[in-house]
Amino acid sequence: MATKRTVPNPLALAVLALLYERPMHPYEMVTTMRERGKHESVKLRYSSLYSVVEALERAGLIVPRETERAGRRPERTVYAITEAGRVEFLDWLRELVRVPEKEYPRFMAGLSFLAALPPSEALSLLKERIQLLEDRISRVRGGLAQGRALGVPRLFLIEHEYELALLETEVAWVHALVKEIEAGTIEGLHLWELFHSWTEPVAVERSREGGRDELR
Amino acid sequence: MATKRTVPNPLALAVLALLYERPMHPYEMVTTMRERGKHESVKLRYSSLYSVVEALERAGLIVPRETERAGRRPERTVYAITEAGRVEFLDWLRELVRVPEKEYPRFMAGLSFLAALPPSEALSLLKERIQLLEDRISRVRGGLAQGRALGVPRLFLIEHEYELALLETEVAWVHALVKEIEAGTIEGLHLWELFHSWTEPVAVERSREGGRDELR
DNA sequence: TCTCGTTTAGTCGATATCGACTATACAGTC
DNA sequence: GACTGTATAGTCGATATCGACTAAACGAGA
Repeated sequence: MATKRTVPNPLALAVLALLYERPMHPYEMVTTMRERGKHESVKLRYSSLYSVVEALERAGLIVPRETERAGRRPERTVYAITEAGRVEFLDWLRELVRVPEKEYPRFMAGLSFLAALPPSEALSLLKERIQLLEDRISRVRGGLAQGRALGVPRLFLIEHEYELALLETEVAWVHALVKEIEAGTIEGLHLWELFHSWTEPVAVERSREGGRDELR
Repeated sequence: MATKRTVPNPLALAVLALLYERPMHPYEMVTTMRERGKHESVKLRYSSLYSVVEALERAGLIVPRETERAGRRPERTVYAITEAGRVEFLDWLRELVRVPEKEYPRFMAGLSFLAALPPSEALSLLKERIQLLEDRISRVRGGLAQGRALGVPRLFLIEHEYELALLETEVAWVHALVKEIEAGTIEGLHLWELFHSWTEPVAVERSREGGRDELR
């Protein structure tokens, strides 16, 4: 099981990583993450960033260094990592690399209830998904190519290669599923069709009355 | 982009799915989900369930039907889905099946900062991950086999096949990464080693003093 | 020099989430 | 017939999260 982190949001890991390099103010963290494409691997919201930074400070993992003022811009607090912060960063990172965490992808939730859709509809939705997945794949590929063109070593783009591998697996898997549904080789298909051939119209009828009844 | 759902927790989808079949009280939803293995695809916490059920009721997607009392047990509220609930369920489900959502797997976050660990350590952590992934794979396989043995049609276990495909891709990908690091064919490796060969001992030294300084 | 869009830099409040805690009933067993 | 563990059925408070909103500074063009 994953250790409970003092600041659980993975954005905190990114903040620690950035401050490991050098002190920074929050806004600079955002721009740096964007420049390096790290906002693709760690969810970055402004509001979360500021609360994460506050929490890290409370926990003594980072400390405010100075408050600068560039021109007549509002002042910015520059933060630095502490020794405790370095320890937490490395410990967390090791765990993330070593231990596969149980996750709940949205598509898995969708698949869980796939049988609630009539087979023909499921089929066309899955086909549309393939198209959308391919679009995403080419965008990730594009990002990788651009990074390489800029001379970024592969080591620093490795997470996008991982993402690509997952997306490619998904597209192939969905493709295979589509083929199986079309070929009728998926076990339970007959029941699935039969079920929807009755309940579809009936359910719609009943649900209208039912809806009324239930809402009063 | 994903539509904002009135009750965003995917557990709400599961609740709607269950009530689509028949009215139930919350505790029964938990046991039913467990029996069917749906707690592997949708994160199920007691406390979340109750707040989700409340929110669904406020939104008019479900309604309390009756409060039963089995024996002298505390009373339980049985809920039923409304027409609005059926609409929301199907709409949400269609979207989940059709549109790939951007997600942030923990491992991707870890990989983003892999270079912060010395290569030799990264290597051994990745090797441990392979082992742990294989353990998880055999557990998922076991679950699938058990489901089939109980006569559950594949259609209702499809999400586990998806999970398996992702896990297998990950294990293969990590394996390939390990090989590349070992072979030294990963671009940036030389710099990576060089960097850690200085900064490792220095960083530890400096960070001790540094930590003091920063903490006062 | 006016103004308008963009970049810089955040704040705030409403919700969502989750772990820890509570409490009764029943089944088995000594 | 007392005792204990497990299944049943939740509650509550502390945090976390996120979208919507704010607001100054600056550059470019009219």
